[in-house]
Amino acid sequence: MLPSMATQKPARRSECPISYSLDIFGDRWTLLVVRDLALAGKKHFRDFLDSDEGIASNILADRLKTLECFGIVTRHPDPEHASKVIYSLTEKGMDLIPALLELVRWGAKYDDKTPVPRAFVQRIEQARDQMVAEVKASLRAKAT
Amino acid sequence: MLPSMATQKPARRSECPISYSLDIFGDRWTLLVVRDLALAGKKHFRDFLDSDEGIASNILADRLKTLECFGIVTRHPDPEHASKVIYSLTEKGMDLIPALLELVRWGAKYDDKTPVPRAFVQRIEQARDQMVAEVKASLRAKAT
DNA sequence: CCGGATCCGTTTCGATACTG
DNA sequence: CAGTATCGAAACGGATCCGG
Repeated sequence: MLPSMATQKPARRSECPISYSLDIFGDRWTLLVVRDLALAGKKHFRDFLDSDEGIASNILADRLKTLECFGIVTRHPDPEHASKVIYSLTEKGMDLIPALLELVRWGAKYDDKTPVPRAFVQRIEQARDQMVAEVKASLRAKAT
Repeated sequence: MLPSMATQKPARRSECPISYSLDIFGDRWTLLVVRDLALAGKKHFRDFLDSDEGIASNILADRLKTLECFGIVTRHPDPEHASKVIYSLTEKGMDLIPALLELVRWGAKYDDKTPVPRAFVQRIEQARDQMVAEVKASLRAKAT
């Protein structure tokens, strides 16, 4: 019996090579994880577990793995806490920020259950490019 | 036996009132349907069935129903073909166009399997607001 | 404690066949 | 042509356990 891939746990939807770019976000959690990574300052496994909408740990681990596999997220050991891991967005991941902001804006406009500060929405509408740059800059600053 | 809700077919994820706005797009197809409605000129049930990535008819029916339920899509009989139905975006649906364009741009940048004309991407980057207005206008023109 | 894997019942998906 | 019925397959997700 070949030792090759027999025991590997298939990541999700038959490994990384998904053809369609929007397919990556074709599930309930992936987009939320990216959003919280980009806009909510979350970086530890536990951050996502605790809040969000109550994602299960196995699902979270799977999504993070998939995102890493696609080059949207990177994993690093936390230099301050030996047993922690820091998740952060790659450049590819940060390039999703414009789309995320537009979705947040849309959600804030039509979904009253999503509490988004009015000032935040106004900035998206009036100075989006600048805002994108700022969010990116702050993410990069944190990364170093 | 109470005739109340015993025989009702639950639409999807326990009826319309989904709390989280991004939840609506938390599946493989919804976002693609909206995209094709907005940018690919599709309007008949068959249009989505035929191309796209091969969505099953029951899934398509379900997603369209959900989108209608959320006020993103409307259904109208086709005045020219008695047995056809025209699906179109509401204002709420059209308000997703900025987000869609950003996602398309992202996909075009990082996913070489999604063939998007370079000129299209450049317009998104250089004249996005104007482009949004044009797409909306053309959708409204078709609707009347 | 922390990230994450395993188990396993439940829900949802989706290919096919079918109906008005 | 728009949509539904069926039913096996896949994904989800809660509880629990594990190595560091």
